[in-house]
Amino acid sequence: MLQTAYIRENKELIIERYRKRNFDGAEIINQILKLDDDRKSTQQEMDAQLAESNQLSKQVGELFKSGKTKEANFAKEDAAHLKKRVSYLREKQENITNELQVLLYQVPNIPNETVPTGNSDEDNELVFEKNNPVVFDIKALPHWELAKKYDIIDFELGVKVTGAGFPFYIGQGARLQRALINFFLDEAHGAGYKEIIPPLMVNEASGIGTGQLPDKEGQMYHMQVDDLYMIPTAEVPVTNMYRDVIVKKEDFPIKVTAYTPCFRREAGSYGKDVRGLNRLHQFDKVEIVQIQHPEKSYETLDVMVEHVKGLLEKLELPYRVLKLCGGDLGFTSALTYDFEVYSAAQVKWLEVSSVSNFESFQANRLKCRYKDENGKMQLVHTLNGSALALPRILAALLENNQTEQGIRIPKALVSYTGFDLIN
RNA sequence: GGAGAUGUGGCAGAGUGGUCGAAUGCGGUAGUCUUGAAAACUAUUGUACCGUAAGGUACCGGGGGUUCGAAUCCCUCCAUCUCCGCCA
Repeated sequence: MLQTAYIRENKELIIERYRKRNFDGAEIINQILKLDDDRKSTQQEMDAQLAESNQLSKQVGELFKSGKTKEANFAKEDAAHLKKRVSYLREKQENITNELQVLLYQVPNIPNETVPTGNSDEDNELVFEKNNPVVFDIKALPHWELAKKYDIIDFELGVKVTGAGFPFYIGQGARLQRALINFFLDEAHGAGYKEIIPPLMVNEASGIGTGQLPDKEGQMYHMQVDDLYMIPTAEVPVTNMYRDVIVKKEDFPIKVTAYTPCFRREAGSYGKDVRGLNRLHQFDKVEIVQIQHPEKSYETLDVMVEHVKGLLEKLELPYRVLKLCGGDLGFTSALTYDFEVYSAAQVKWLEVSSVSNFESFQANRLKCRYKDENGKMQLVHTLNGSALALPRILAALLENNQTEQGIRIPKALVSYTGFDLIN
């Protein structure tokens, strides 16, 4: 969420930058500014009436004390009259504030100036590519067939027990999954991230804090009995740790990591993109989150990108890094790098990580702030990234490393799995 | 799940209808003293909104109500503690 004061001061720049997203912001921005004007003038009027009413109430008390009952009763009547006006204004103010809130929720983050203009993923900018060509001496099988062949993932069983998108990992498949989680967590720990095990369900306030609510409500599983939401990513509970928190300057940067299962309804997706591990309702992910001083957040973004690169290098996977164009950029993000690994049998790139700088967009909703040199409260910058999401990594590992003997486990993982071949 | 108690500023802790944004203590900041430090003393020390400013308004767990006036009374929700029950 953008701050209205910032919108007021940077109106033209914001509208200009929104062009990168193909978003015409002029109208909504003007509406916001107008509503904010209304808000201010109503507030002023209400404050004045309240001041008068407070004054009167004080007098009533004094008059009663000094025994001037008659005058006191007159004053009481005046006050009661004022009260009606105040309650009208209060209601008006509430409506304006709500309307303003709704509009502010609809306004996306401002893309960083380096974000390429564009409509779709075709306009994303390739910033890095590492190709270690995959050579097969056998016919390449997609991972869902490999999963069956080696009995390491059972999709049908998941359908029976829960539904589509909830696979069972079995035997070496389960152990490989656990190995990846431990590997990612150890790498994050080595990079200075504090490890967290957060709740897997969050309340409404947390959903709003990171921007899933109110808009993307349909993407989360909602436990209506207790009004709790299953987390779609660890970002939600972990970032919300810092909701309503004043960060001390010397605590920058705050670095936390968490492994969690993630739950997504993925309403509306179907077809071949959801085959096998490509898109699940429940999947595992290790997330890294940083809270940083605004001046250093882009530096930090680069460091996080390097961290994720390092993971993919160690896993020996062909991968590429894309800078997302405005049209592909998430609602809350100012700049995002996507990581994709090449999946040899599907012959396509699969997104496995997304590393973003949200600048103060999330912090504004979260009210996560620090005191600057002048003692003024300022919003922090938040960043996060997947490091990494497991299913597509697993898919690529299976497809790229298949041999006649079985599936080769990358060296970096062997100490975690305890085996170097799935067969 | 049942019964009871509690929820006040960074912390501790007063305040049970008016002059209370809130005593007091601790902590924080600045200063005096000191070669320096400690101690002592003095001042200052919440957040948000409006306003060039002076100043005004709101906030005493959240929400609602009573009243001219609520930290204080009522309703409701949430959290914590104690006891009982249940349980990995």
